[in-house]
Amino acid sequence: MKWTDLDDNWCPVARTLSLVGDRWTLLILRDCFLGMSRFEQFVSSTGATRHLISDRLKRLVDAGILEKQSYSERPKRYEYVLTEKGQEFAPALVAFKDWGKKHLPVRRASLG
Amino acid sequence: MKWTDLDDNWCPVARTLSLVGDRWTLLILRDCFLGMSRFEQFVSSTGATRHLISDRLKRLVDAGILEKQSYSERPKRYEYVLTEKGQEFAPALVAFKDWGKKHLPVRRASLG
DNA sequence: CAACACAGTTCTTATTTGGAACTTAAGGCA
DNA sequence: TGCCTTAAGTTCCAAATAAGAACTGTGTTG
Repeated sequence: MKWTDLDDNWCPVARTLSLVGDRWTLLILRDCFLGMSRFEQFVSSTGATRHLISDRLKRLVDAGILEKQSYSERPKRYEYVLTEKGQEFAPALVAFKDWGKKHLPVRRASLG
Repeated sequence: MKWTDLDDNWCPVARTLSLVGDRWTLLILRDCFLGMSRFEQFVSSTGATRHLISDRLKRLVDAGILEKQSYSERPKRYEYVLTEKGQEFAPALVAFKDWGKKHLPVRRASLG
């Protein structure tokens, strides 16, 4: 079974996962909440490939979670901003943040 | 970059995602919160392949989110139950559920 | 004109996943 | 005894997805 097949699952958690249930998508959303909005920012912040970022941004725009807004006419450039639907995803990321802070402390071995 | 490389990221959201940031892992956790605990249950409930379930359960046990408990000696059989660390993941799933309920209503076209 | 920035796209290779079949270890029963 | 069933995995190959690097288009800067 493919994960996109979950989009009409009876369970709202499954439906949500069919949309954002992948590492990079959620990382992009985190970046949006941190105030980022541009392609290059997502690339360097997440460490995902440009290909992936491109694909995930499209998905998020299609889903109405992000909105593509023009911020320059020449050359044509766009940025991605959270819609209200996207804003309302905040509690999930906060839950992830809290859980991570509590249960996955950073190993500082390499920071000497 | 591989997603498991996120495990020592500065961001707690990223660290959390390196562990559970994938569709099937979160679906398994949902099932655990719904009271499921056995391999075959996860297989039929999520629709993921046995291979995937096997892999994800191992990860979750390694991470201390699930605990493998013997429920039969002959034949040897195990079930997977949430640890306290796992229990504390509930708010994240609740956030997913709430968001899904509000923003991704089921299309009932096929239920007529 | 050459170099740079941004936002992608394209290409090839590597990794992950899907799907089905197989394994191991009993238990039921005819 | 032999055959079917259940449970929990493992193994195999083909298909899908991702990684990494290079390339494209469009315009600005020196």
